[in-house]
Amino acid sequence: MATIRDVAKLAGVSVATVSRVINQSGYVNKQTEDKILESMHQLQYTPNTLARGLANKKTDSIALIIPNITNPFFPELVQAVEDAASRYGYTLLLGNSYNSEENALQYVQIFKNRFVDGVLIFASHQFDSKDVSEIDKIEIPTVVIDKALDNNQIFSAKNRNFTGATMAVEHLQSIGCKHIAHIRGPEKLYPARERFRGYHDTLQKTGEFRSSYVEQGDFSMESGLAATMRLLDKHPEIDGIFAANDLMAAGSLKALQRKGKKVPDEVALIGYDGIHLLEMFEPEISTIAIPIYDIGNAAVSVLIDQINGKESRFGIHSNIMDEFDVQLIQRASTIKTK
Amino acid sequence: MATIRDVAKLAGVSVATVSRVINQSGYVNKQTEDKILESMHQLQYTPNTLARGLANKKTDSIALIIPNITNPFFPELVQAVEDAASRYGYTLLLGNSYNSEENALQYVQIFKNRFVDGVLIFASHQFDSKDVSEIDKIEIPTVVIDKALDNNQIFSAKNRNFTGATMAVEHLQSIGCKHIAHIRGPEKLYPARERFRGYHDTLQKTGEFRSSYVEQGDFSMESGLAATMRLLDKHPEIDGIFAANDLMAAGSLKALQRKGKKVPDEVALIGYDGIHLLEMFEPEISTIAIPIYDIGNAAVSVLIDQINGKESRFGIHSNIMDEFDVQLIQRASTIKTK
DNA sequence: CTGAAAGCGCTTACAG
DNA sequence: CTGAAAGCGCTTACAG
Repeated sequence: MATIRDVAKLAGVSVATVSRVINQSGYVNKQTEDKILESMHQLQYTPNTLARGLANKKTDSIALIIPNITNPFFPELVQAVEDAASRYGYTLLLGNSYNSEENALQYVQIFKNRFVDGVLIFASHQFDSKDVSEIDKIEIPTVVIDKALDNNQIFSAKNRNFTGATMAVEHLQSIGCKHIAHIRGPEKLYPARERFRGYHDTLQKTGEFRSSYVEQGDFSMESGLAATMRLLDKHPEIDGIFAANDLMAAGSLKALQRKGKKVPDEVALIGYDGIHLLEMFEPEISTIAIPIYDIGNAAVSVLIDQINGKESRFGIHSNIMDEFDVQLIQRASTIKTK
Repeated sequence: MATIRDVAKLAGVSVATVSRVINQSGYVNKQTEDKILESMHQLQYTPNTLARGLANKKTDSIALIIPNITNPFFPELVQAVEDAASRYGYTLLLGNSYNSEENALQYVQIFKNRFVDGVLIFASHQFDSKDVSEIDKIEIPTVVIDKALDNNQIFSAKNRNFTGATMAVEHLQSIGCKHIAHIRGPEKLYPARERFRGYHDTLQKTGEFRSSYVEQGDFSMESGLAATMRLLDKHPEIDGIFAANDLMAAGSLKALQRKGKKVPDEVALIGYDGIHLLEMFEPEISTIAIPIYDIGNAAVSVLIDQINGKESRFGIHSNIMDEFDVQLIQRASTIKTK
């Protein structure tokens, strides 16, 4: 592997000059530059980013820590973040925390220690303000994309949970559903609470809210299936289900089909998140789509501002991100055929 | 951020000694060690891996390059590789090549240049021997996990495609299917060819092979759906479908349901790969499971041997990996109810 | 058992 | 416009 010294020797200049052409910094004679470029090419030289990082304190790489790569939401987020990062000239490194805040914190340390200029964390449930201060201590530019916590201190992808839930319920009403059930997420999660509130308030207005139409899930497919089974047993009259996320909606569909309910004519179904998975089913399932792409992009952009010192150098950026509209995506599961 | 120098000063020793306790190398007096440990703790010192890598030429990290994070097969592979890597004390970094061999090669270069000790590449379709020699030139320990290419030079996860396909067809026969169709993958892909061959040879034996029972797909869900539509139009008598991968099986189920075919009683269905996605459907879809976990583990272990110089220092390890048995996973899509 | 010193491959004031 | 030299934070022979 050729080093900057080899290039300098071949070109008959000093390493400083070579460094200048690599970084396009300072002045360098055109002929000298050509000679250096030629030598670099000849030696197939590529700078060692490790050494560069040491000298520079900068590696042009950022890390994204996700809670669970096998949850289909995250690959889609990864894609968005990766696109944005590469547009800014950053390489994206990934870490998978398996839903453990301890692992996530460890990854922040690892990445910080190793090479990255900043880190993006998608908060898993357990993130709380203690963790936030832990991260603060690590002193690396960090942006937490947060679905899980109601904390204004954090750059928060609130994605208008309340509004979206309202849209979902009103959509079910608009296609004629009279008995709308809800499979909610865990009490401790902010989006779950907000989505429930959207459901509750909308039905309350018309006096149709019934607490036994609400079943508890944990955002997993299995819980959506089980919740739907319970709902159907208790309330065979149910003709619409709003699941608080897409994975539970998938489970719900499975339960409905297993029970022989026709979707959407007997029971209409809608999820929340907008992952592509829902297009795989027959019928395809409607959803309230979070603008994952925009969120990923905004998170990267905020992080990079922080890295470049446009914001406080270290710690967690505190910016509310409630600016992205969710969108109703109507598919066959809410298009009545009769 | 504290450096080794700060620790040395606080403990009243030289940096060399501190380095020794960090690396547990050479002898150091117990008292001295305690004093140093104490100082490290007090300063919250963690070694800078960048500097360490520079001095060491080693960072205890490896990279995995996957073709497409949004294909559910890969998150499962990532999980397996990550587990194995962490068991060996390595951190895993991920890169996503979007099915482009150019991107993959670039990632190898980036990772090499930046920090990793070795790289694992899951070959996307386009990998050929030219790419292999490109990688060879980069001179970094590399293991290619290869589904796509019939090349003995490469550590190849052949996963017994032929055997698995035979198992799938025989399974369909054993539950009474008489008209078994196949949705095959692209001609240029080795596993697609092998799976087709397994299908072909098995039916040929009993004289049941009919070429019009074979439809072409490209391993995507959409293609599985379209292929099934064509099959059903041409041959309403079909009562069993073997899809060459799970994604196409998912698409096939969607088509069958759309056409009102009862699965499995009218048409039984089986996929190939063993990703968890297939459990989400109603009915759950049977499959031939590749031992993703074992493959990930073996790939990591081979790579680490290579890093440690137990194998040729650089380039691509040439080891055939055809040692892992595939496994039939029978689910509702092949359990006749009457 | 411990320290001084060179070196890993780069960058960046500072002189010239 | 260019080079010598110090420095980034570590490791590792080499002496002692």
